[in-house]
Amino acid sequence: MSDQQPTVTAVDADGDTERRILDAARRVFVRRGTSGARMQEIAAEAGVNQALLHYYFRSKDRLAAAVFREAAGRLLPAVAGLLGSDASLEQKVERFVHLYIDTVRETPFLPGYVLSELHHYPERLGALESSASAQPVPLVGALLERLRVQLEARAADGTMRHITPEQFVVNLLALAVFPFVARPALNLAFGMDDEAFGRFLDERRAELPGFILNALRP
Amino acid sequence: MSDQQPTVTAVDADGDTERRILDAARRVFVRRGTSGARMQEIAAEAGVNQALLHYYFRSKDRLAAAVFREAAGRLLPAVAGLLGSDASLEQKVERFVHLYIDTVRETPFLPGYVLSELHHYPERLGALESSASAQPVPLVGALLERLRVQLEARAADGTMRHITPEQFVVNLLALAVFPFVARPALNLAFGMDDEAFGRFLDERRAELPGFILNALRP
DNA sequence: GTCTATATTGTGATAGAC
DNA sequence: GTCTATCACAATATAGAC
Repeated sequence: MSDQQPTVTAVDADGDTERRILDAARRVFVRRGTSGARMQEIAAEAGVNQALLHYYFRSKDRLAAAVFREAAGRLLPAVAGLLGSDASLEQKVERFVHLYIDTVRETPFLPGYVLSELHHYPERLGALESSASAQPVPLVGALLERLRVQLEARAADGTMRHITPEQFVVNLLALAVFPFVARPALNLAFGMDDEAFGRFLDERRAELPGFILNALRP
Repeated sequence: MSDQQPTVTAVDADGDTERRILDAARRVFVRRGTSGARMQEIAAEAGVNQALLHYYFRSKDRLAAAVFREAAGRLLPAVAGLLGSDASLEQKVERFVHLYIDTVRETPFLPGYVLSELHHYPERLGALESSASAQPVPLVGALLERLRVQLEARAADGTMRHITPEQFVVNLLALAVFPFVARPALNLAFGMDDEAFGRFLDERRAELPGFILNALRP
């Protein structure tokens, strides 16, 4: 709720204190988890004091909601737009993998944060419906129907194995998202440092579309 | 650290207060996240008072470590044992999918908890090495080598497309685990209630092995 | 808008009786 | 082993000066 839009009256060091707080909050929430995050740490990371956080966002919970809204808004609309487009399934698969890996690479822990947040505070999803950038929930129904038509046409003419749009979407998301969500576990289990993980992602970006399309062959 | 093994001196209502505390703690930690969990809520859920939690586990952090050790110990060894066996790749894929979905179904939020915990407290992974049930980390190297041999043989004789064991394992895990990790998001996005999610899993259990093996065809 | 106190509650942990 | 009572401090939130 940016019903808190502060009326400018005085300084505001570089003109966007609110932005700096939001960015700092996102980093801290992602690092510590929402309930593990401390207002003091966020304030320090934003270079301001704790009182200012309340001035702009009223409470920790509202700050968390604002951060979540922005983070989810970064991830979901692009994906929904792509899958709902009228590109061919082959194009969708390849573009999806590339878009997702390229986007998330810059903020690797965002998907884990969003999923974790949805687990612990599912009511936050409500905030997304009124988001300006996109209305994921209402759109999902239409998206699935478009995909269903595409998938069934390809199953009917024998050029693809039958699969429901729900399973298709989950497979796509799973293969693209999971490495990021499980990154700490993979780093440790496979003994990868950050550079090795980067190479792993390069390889994955190149191989995954072929893997998925191969899986869909009849 | 069960160096706290209490010497029996008095009651212990039904002989396993420690067990009840651990179970309650797991439920609460999974529900609220580790730092969101409150000792008071765990005590109430275990039907004891807060002081007893400290009597058995000394501190919240040690309790959290104990819960994590047990939870991770439930998930990892079975998987590692299966993938490291000398079954054929076809058998591994099918058994893995069935084992994983059947096991996790009973405690659907455990994987998300374990992954989240590894993200926020990666040092906890150290606790697993000394676990009696299995030594996942040291074993992973050997496991990957066995898989590599199998996969390369199948690539060499042209019966499977080439893939590294790391990508193979991540694909398997991703497709099996992700629906559970993302369950709240999927429930909301797809408008599924618990029953619909159950049917989704049934379908997935049946279709996924074929999907994966198809993807591996040359 | 931004700061320095400070109020107020929450929360992990301990003391000590039984 | 289990409880009640309480300590000590951490953490969110507010008041009020500038």
